[in-house]
Amino acid sequence: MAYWLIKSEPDAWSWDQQVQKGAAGETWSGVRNHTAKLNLMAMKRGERAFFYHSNVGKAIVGIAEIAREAYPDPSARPGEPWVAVDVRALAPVPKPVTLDAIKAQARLKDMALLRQSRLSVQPVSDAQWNLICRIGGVAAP
DNA sequence: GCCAACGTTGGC
DNA sequence: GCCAACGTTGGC
Repeated sequence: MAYWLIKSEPDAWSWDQQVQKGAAGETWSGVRNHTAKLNLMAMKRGERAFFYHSNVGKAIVGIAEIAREAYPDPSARPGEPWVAVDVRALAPVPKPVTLDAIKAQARLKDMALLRQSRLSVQPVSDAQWNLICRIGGVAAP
């Protein structure tokens, strides 16, 4: 089981809005970067992703689940290669893990969030996932 | 194929 | 609002 991190500017699409969508989930579309696209394509149904608020808040605020694997992005123009997945909110992170808190952890210094700050869909290792869950007060599954 | 110009993302 | 990182575009 792989873990992921997906970014959204809360002004555009927030965790609260995601929660409103409930179990039905919502299309995660609009990704226009090839590295991010490859990550979307590697996602499997049932895998988990941190929901990160970029720009405003700058924190991991929730845990989402991949509800549907990659399919052609409905917001792409015909012939473009972009893909979307469906994502649904699973649980909030009781104590949101801020970017500062992540930077403060030596064990998290290799996270893509820090190394490739512009990548909007990125993998998270098991160790990184577990540590962030612990910092965020997420109960063990 | 190289590289300068430009646009976008996202932290500060 | 600025700027660094980085991807894309277009002239050559």
